[in-house]
Amino acid sequence: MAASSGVSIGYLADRTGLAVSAIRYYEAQGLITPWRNNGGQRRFFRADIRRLSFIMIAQQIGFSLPEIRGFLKALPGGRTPTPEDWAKISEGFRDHLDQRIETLQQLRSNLDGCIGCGCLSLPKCALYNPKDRAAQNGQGPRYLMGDHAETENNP
Amino acid sequence: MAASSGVSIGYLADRTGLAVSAIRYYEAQGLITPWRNNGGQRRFFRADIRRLSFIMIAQQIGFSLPEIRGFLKALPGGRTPTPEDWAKISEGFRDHLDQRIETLQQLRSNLDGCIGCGCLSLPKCALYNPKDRAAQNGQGPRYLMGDHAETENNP
DNA sequence: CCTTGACCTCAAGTTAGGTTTAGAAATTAC
DNA sequence: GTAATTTCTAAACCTAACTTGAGGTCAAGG
Repeated sequence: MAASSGVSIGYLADRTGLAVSAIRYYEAQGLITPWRNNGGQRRFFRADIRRLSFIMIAQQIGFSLPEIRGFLKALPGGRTPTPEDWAKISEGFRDHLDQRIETLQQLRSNLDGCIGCGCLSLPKCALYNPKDRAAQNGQGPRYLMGDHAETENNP
Repeated sequence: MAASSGVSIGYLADRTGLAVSAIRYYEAQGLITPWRNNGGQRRFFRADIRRLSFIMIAQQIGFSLPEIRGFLKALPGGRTPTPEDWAKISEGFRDHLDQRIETLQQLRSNLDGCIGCGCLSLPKCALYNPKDRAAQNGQGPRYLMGDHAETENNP
């Protein structure tokens, strides 16, 4: 093999645990941009392991691929990202993470007020006005509404 | 309207913010079981607003509909759930929530170790062995692997 | 009675995030 | 040099969680 000519998609798949097909899909979504060797095969930077790991972590936390693409825009295009580059993008990332944790903590602290008391009257509830769009998967519910029914008698 | 004969699907939709079609879908998935009036239209308990709100909250946190169906099994079938009923099911729910918060907090505290340092070597990372299956949407990534490449020179 | 809006069923379409398949070309291993 | 892997593309398929549409019914007001 030619020295330092990049790594194959299979190598990245082995190192990250991702399926080869998933990595190709991420390329199609603009999350990673390999070049091609003479034979037309994809070649990646070895450092793209980090990039893929970042994608996997962000997904676990609940971010969509377009959102993650946004995070990764902050990385330099032409060269291997440095520790400083990663530190920079992890900052904005951390803010989102903080928000997400706070939302869940509020929900937990209000759990009795929301659910345990049986009223589920959600103006009290942390999720009444969910700001945390990262938590939404797909075409999920739009918003939550309270239950302050007029008479509230059993049917 | 006949007194105390239940509420319509449209009423529930208005009160919860869910689409009518979503409520019908939840019925198909066994999350809610209305009865029918003489004309064949669905009738719900007024208290089903709570049930639907619970579904929406649990979804926000990341539970799938089958999982939520499991939570709701703990509710009584024949009568309107009491505050105590809700308190009971919110307990198991809270455990899941606690776990989820802890996972995210560990990730945050390790964020510099995982991402900020640029090594992304995930044995240190809270998400290296993700136990939090509720966080996984769809056929997501299977596991995370570190980046301790042999030579680690730029390509 | 008539109209209007809410409701019904059932099938098909949608989006996200991928996987699978098929047939061909490139690379690696012996 | 040949065989065994990998990789390539493109299109089809998959699941979850819904939405949309067609064609028809029910209920309330005037």
